[in-house]
Amino acid sequence: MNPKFQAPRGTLDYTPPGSLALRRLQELAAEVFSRYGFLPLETPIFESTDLFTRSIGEETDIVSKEMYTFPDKKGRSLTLRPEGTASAVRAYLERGLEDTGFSRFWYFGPMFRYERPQAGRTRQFFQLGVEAFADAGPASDAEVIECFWRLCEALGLEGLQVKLNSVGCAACRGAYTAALKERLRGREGDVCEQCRTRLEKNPLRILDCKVAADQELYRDLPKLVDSLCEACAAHFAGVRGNLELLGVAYVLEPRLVRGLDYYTRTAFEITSGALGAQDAVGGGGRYDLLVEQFGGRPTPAVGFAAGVERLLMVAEKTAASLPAPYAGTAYIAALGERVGRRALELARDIRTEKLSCLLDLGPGGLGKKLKAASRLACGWALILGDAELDSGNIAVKDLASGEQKLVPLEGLVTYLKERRGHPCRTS
RNA sequence: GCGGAUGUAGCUCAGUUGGUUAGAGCACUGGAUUGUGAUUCCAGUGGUCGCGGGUUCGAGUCCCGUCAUCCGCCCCA
Repeated sequence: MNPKFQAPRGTLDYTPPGSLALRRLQELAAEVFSRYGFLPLETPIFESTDLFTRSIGEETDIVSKEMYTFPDKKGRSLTLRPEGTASAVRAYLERGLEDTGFSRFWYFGPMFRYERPQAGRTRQFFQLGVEAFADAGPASDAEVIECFWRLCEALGLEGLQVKLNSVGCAACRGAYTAALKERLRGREGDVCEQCRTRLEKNPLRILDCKVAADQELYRDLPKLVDSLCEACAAHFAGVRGNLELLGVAYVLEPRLVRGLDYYTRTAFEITSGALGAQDAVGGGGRYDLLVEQFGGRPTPAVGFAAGVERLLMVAEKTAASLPAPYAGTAYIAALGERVGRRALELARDIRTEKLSCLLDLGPGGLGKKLKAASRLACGWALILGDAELDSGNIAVKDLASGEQKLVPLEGLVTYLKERRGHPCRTS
């Protein structure tokens, strides 16, 4: 088959059973997030281009080369969102959430970055994340990291690592970058081309340069965490103590900087060895200046974002498989014309009791219908033919075990309800 | 934006130095078994060989272009 259309480069279709895994992940995330008081927040998928350029930073890769930017019919420059935090801050201010007492939010939705696709990277991808506003204390940093960690645990993921660092505040970071420049004065010719521009525009980023020669040169530079001002050092110590209290293991990663400009103090990532070159499952940090920068009153904030595709990739490799899509579903095999009306009623009654069923009124014999039910890995087959109808019964077959018994039509729904969650084979 | 690999049936893949009518397994449809599936046996459906151009008597095979996928670099989720 040679389809006339194909999906745009770097996009995915979620088809069963992957589509089901995506939804289940969303439900699980919503459940975990609600334990921490995070409430759902939905923002547009496109925003004014300025919103991103001014928060993420003009010099970042995202803004300088990865955004889907287009003019609308009135010539306004819009951009498909490359991440979620900027929109959350914008909505927080624009809708007056500051004054409502609601300060904790979660989101789950598509993001867009124009990049070369590879393992764990597509142009449209889903992110889920949380943002916690108006709490400057180190407990909220720890709660956010813990929340991310618990979500991974709930997914059954293994082999993950929490990496932690502090990038300080405007004051100590300024002092540190000045010291960096001082130390590297005269050595500009020895570093890679990219680091030369970094030294000019965003000196912190030289720290996570991957060029071996550069790393050698940077090895005895002072660590950012050792240069924090008193307040930032105290905050960082607080975050670490709280993580230990909560039982979330982490490793210090002095070179962890992260690619967005708005981070202050805490920066963290969760990585997995089960992924390819793109090993970050997600990351985040504190952004105490962003709300004020957007015109709000000074409001500290901390959050994280995780890549849904990457969570699912790790889940596929390390977690137990999900139940088959139709594991709890009954397959009604209706045989012959006469039973059609009764079978339709039965389907209605099953669904009224919040159970699932598929109704097969089509032609074909029992063998064919059982085969269909079996192929979809349904939990039960409900066999209704003339004999059953005349005797007021229906044959209920457990497709996993092969056991079959006659159940009175009136008692069918109760019978199924009692066996809801009956273990069925998985895909 | 840069580098490498790959596109043949719904899926996973064979296909010789270019040679006549392109194959297998799985899946699907039908039958053995008019009402008992996930195991067997038999038969069948399914392909403009990613797309476009070129070389040639002849192209799935060689050349050019293009689209897409995978892997890596950069960077990130």
